[in-house]
Amino acid sequence: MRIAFFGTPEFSVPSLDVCKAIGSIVAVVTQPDRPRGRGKKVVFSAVKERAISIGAPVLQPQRLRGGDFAGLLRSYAPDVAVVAAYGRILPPDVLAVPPFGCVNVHASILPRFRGAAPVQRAILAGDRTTGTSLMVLEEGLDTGAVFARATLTIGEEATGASLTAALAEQGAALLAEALAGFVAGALQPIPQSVQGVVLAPPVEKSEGRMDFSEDAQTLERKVRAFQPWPRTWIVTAKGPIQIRRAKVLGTASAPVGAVLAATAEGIDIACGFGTVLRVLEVQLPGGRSLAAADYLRGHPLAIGKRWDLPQDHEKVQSLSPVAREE
RNA sequence: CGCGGGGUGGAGCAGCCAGGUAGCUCGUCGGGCUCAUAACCCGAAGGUCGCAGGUUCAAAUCCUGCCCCCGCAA
Repeated sequence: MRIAFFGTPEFSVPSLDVCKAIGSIVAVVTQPDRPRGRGKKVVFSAVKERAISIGAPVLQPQRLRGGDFAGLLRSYAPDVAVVAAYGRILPPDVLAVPPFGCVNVHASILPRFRGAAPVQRAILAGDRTTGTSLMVLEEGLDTGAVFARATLTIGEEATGASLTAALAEQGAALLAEALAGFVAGALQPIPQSVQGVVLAPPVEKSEGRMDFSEDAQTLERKVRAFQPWPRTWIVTAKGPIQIRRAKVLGTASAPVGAVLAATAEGIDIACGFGTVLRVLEVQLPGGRSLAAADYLRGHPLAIGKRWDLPQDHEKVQSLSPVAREE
């Protein structure tokens, strides 16, 4: 089986490995090298790194439309394409190249959470389970027929990072057991249900700004879902503070944002609807992550007072951690 | 050469801009008070101020180079 692989980040790598194991990789398509990270150095994508180490040809088209990428891909004569978090929508002429079609590894149980951020959206929604779906790509956004799926329990402590990693492994395992069957025609793709369709739009940075008027449970989910990006933070009079870990506590009646207690156990904050959030770990600009107890030593908090600044839409909304001057 | 923050006893911070005895909160150890305590009082130990040079009578502080950590941005 001649496989063309499309993928870019860490999530894609396990699937690439499986493709390598069960077939012959004729080409690996990944996003172009771009300056990234501190110092703005050009860094290869995780998939490119792995492709090089396994000796697979790497293609990094600037764009799939307009030029003749489909023609280039055809010259590699793939039987099937496997797409896992490539980062771009494949145009029809590219989808048409592999005789057996393009298979997508998607990190949710479709049709729930179609789109770019299925993992984060699943955590935010408070779902107890999620999973992986293998589907046949078509023009619509994650609308293709599904021929294999597996479910995964979302643990209480699951973060965007940990769940993404787990689903990457699961997706790869699913490929290992189902790809050959699909190509052989033994696994018939089943159209997605028209009910239960939920979209998972990309996460926006602004979603990470915490608003204590929301209920504690919603906030706690955000803290987990938005690791490692865009993270969750509040803005205080002294600057932004990232909230790295928190848990839902009982209830209390106090003004939103008020500090109810600040002990070695954590910092308890009154949230919306009478809920209480206990902040366990924070991170200051320039610093590493600190347990609440450590943070409090150098930054005493006044009990009863509001911790964060009231939301000031114009200015504060766009404020990111650290980007503050004053 | 993308932008910026940070590295000070075990922990978190202040001191640096306007060089001149190492500060604060907590922890640790000893003692005291108390029915008792994470409370309170008294005392003590513990620091090459990231590393290496330079300027100076004198450097945590000014200058140069390097190492490490962090956020933004992409």
